[in-house]
Amino acid sequence: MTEPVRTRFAPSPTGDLHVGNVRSALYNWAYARHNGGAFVLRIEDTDAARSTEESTRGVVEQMSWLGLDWDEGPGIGGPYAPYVQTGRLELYRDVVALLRDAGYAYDSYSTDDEVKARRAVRGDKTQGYDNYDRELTDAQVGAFRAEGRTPVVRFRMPDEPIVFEDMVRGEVRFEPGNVPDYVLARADGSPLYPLTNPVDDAVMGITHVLRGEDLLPSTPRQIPLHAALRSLGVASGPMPRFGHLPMVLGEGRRRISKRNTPEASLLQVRAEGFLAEGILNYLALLGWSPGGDQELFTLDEMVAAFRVEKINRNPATFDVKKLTAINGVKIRSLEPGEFVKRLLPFLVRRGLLTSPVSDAQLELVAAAAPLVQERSATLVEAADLLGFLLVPDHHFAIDPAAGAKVLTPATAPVLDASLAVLTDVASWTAEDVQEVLQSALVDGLGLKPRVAYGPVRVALTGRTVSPPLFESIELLGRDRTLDRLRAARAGLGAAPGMG
RNA sequence: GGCCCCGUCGUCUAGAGGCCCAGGACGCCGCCCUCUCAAGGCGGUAGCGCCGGUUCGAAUCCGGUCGGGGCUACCA
Repeated sequence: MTEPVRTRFAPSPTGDLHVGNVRSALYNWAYARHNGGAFVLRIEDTDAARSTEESTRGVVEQMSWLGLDWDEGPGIGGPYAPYVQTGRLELYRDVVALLRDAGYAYDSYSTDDEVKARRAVRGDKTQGYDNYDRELTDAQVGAFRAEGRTPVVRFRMPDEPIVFEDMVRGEVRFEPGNVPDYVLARADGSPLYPLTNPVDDAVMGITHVLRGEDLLPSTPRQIPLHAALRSLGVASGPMPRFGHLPMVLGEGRRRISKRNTPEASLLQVRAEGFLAEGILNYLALLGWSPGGDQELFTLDEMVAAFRVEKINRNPATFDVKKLTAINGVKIRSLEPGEFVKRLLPFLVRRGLLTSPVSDAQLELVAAAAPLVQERSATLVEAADLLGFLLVPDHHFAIDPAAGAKVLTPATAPVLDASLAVLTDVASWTAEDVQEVLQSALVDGLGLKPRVAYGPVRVALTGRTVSPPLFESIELLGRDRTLDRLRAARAGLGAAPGMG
């Protein structure tokens, strides 16, 4: 009962992680942390065709970025190293030999077509392997070999029901005959997932496995395999407990794909400026809840509250809108300095800052950051809002739609009046700027505030939406402010765009 | 087709027989605040798939039905 908990996240390094993977990682990580256990990261790269060393590094990088730290695995090693399956090939080969010698597994020569043909003859519509090669005679084997066939190795499924207590679903039962003998190793001897995954779980002493529901049907294959491994002395610990997480669905309740749910890619949401805190908090909610009405929490709070019994059984749809809302909360709760730190790469990426950021630039960003932090749901949004302030002057341009809508010839008096008072304003502070503009435009010209400030905003920021105007003017500085007002004034009547 | 899983607002969920003619959040719609946009405040919209049964009483238990999803590879 008090065995130390050991969980793992075992992705295959194909492409990048998607939200379903990340949630599995998060739950396993949280379960281990909640119980003071160990979290293992293992790379399942036995499919050489789809795995690259680069994507393995990618998995490691993304896990680090998320802040889901592992106690054993790539980069830090551990008592069961290596934690990359291509480094464990001899183990799998030995295990296959052991299984075969003990009669738990056997050579199988049937081709797909032969299986289908047999089923057709029987009028059997069932799909999948038919266990034909279980009791081949020496003569048959000899004949196959004479043909040059090389066999795959299949596990012999026991002839009894397989029943297990799923941590999230309760008792799940598979009757004998519904799970065909499956392939452990290819004809060329290379091991397959149905072998490597349970073997490593057994050898590494994994106690709890939380994984997607898509793997539920593979569980009845793992259980007898684990028992066989134990009888052979390969595994010593108890059978892992399994918990199958509800699927994470994409747009329209369909399986997630790059096409229907591009935001399901971790790389993608990162590029869009979502924070690890936001992604993790949102994903935690997809299939789990602490109970009650709480939805926002830190990682530590989640760990403290995480209990498997609270995991849901029904599939969940990934919703970017809610992710965005939660991310906004996380952005606002960042320390100002931290916010700037996370924002910087996004500003550099869009050419608003030069790569080694100068002190002056840093100071400007730091001064402007609070203005955008409270009105951005993503870092990309924040970077957008800061564009007018950081863009090199010769690249500043007014959005054509905004110009056409707001900078009409009728607004010439507004720009003229603004130029006049801003040229003379004594101290260049948001307060004084507001005071002179208000008296000139609102009091002087008798305009409603929104009508008065609209043209000024577009002239200075190029857009109808911007950080607060007076603070923006202060940060822009007198010279740039006056230049942009003059340019906008000069452009009235003609095409409003510039340089 | 076979096997397995699932079914509360559009979405994520709370709910473990009376506290629920169902609560929260996101979204959406109004209003307030307001130099734009956000944030914030207030209000609104919308749901227990269906049919039986058990029970004094069911979103909660049972059966069926319909619907959705997963697996059915010498991928993982």
